[in-house]
Amino acid sequence: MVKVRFAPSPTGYLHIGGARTALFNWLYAKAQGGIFVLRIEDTDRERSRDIYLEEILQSMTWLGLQWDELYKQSDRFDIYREQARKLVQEGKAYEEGPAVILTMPQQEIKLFDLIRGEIVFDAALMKDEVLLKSDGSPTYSFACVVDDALMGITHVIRGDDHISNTPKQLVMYQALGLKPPKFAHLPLIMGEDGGRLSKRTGAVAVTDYKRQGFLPEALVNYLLLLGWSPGNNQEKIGLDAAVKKFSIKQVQKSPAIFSLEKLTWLNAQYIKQSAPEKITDLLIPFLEEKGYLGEKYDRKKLETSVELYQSRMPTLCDFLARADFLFKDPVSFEEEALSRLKESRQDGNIAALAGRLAALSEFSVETVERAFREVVADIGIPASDLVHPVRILLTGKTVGPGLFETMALIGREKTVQRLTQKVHI
RNA sequence: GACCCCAUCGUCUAGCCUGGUUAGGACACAAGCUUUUCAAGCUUGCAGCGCGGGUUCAAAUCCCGCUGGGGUCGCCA
Repeated sequence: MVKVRFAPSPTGYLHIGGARTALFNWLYAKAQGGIFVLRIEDTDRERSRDIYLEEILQSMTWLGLQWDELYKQSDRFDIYREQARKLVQEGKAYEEGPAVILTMPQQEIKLFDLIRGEIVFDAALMKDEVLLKSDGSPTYSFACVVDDALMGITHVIRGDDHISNTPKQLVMYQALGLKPPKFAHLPLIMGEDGGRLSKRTGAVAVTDYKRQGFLPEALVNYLLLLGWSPGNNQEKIGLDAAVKKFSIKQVQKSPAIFSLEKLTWLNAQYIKQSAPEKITDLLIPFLEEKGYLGEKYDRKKLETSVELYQSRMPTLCDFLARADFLFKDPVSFEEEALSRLKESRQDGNIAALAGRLAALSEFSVETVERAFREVVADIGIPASDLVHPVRILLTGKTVGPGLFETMALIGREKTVQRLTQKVHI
């Protein structure tokens, strides 16, 4: 039975690289019908924080990566000490004060990596490895090996940056007389500048992407595309479909640069192709935080608004800025909109339109459009001459969805009110 | 610096294992169509096998070297 683990340390938020490692582990487990272990590596008691632990669990859940088993290394210190003591007794490690240090053998270490093939190291070049620190806590490497072995981990899938750790850990398995798991080292994700992914090059925490209005499906899909391809020129793929196609051997060997642009495009695809009800649900917390939703609001109307903007909101947050006029009164005008309005000189015609709209017995997309067309026909000007200034008056913007849909959404009262408002240019 | 990994359009990638493709797709960019604007959508275009040697009738694909990029070198994880 395949058993894999994702082993974050709660010394910071779950970041994008960690999320991808978790994702590939999860995928492999699901694809093989195995078990996905989440192991919290909190041996550094100084830097570990409960809030980070909570945040990591939340991010994993948000991404849809449910774990089957959960462990904390801080609960297992006795086990590491026991194993270290055994190695000292057998003469494979030595004590230096309270610390325990493993003797490196003079030999060649061969690692067979599932992604890269055989890699050979010379243990003679490696320094003796600390197993237990002076304070009695285990080092990362040692705790990791003991846990992987004792928990029955069959495959260690982790970042490339651990490749040089592997020979030392292989020596530990050898010393402990335990069978090492199979290893697969994933290429790292790089920032847009080609260097290490860092806060400077953009958001790194999964939570940041959530806050910025990305859908978990889009983020997971994008992460999947970094280093793996479903084939058949397919790009949009859900977790379930990916499980069916996933193979660790197909994973790319070279590092990939994280592209916010492509992630945003994928996010737009997911938003556009989702049901309006779903996007509305996701939007509600954002709208509430912004104070855009009152005590009671018209859910149906909100869904209609969302539907109108689904192809116009690459991220959920874009809705907040682009459709703010639906929630704010009076509207706030963009600078560009104001100067265009000034140039249009349609005040008289707009007043005529307002009067016409006010007299409408029914205020719907159809009746509004008919009235509007009649007004411009009477005056004898092209529709667009009036469309643009009207949109600006109603929304404060030069761009937006179809004008008649927008008017119907705003409603008769506010539409007329905004058309007759005094705008100081 | 030592050790290790990697190398297809600007970016993500298919193709590489099992040599023979007009080197395919996507993002971005450009143009056009559509249109009341902006998006979306559709069409088209631009753009790539890092370099040098081999092996072979034939190399993106196999081998070697170089160059370039990345990673590791903590009683951090």
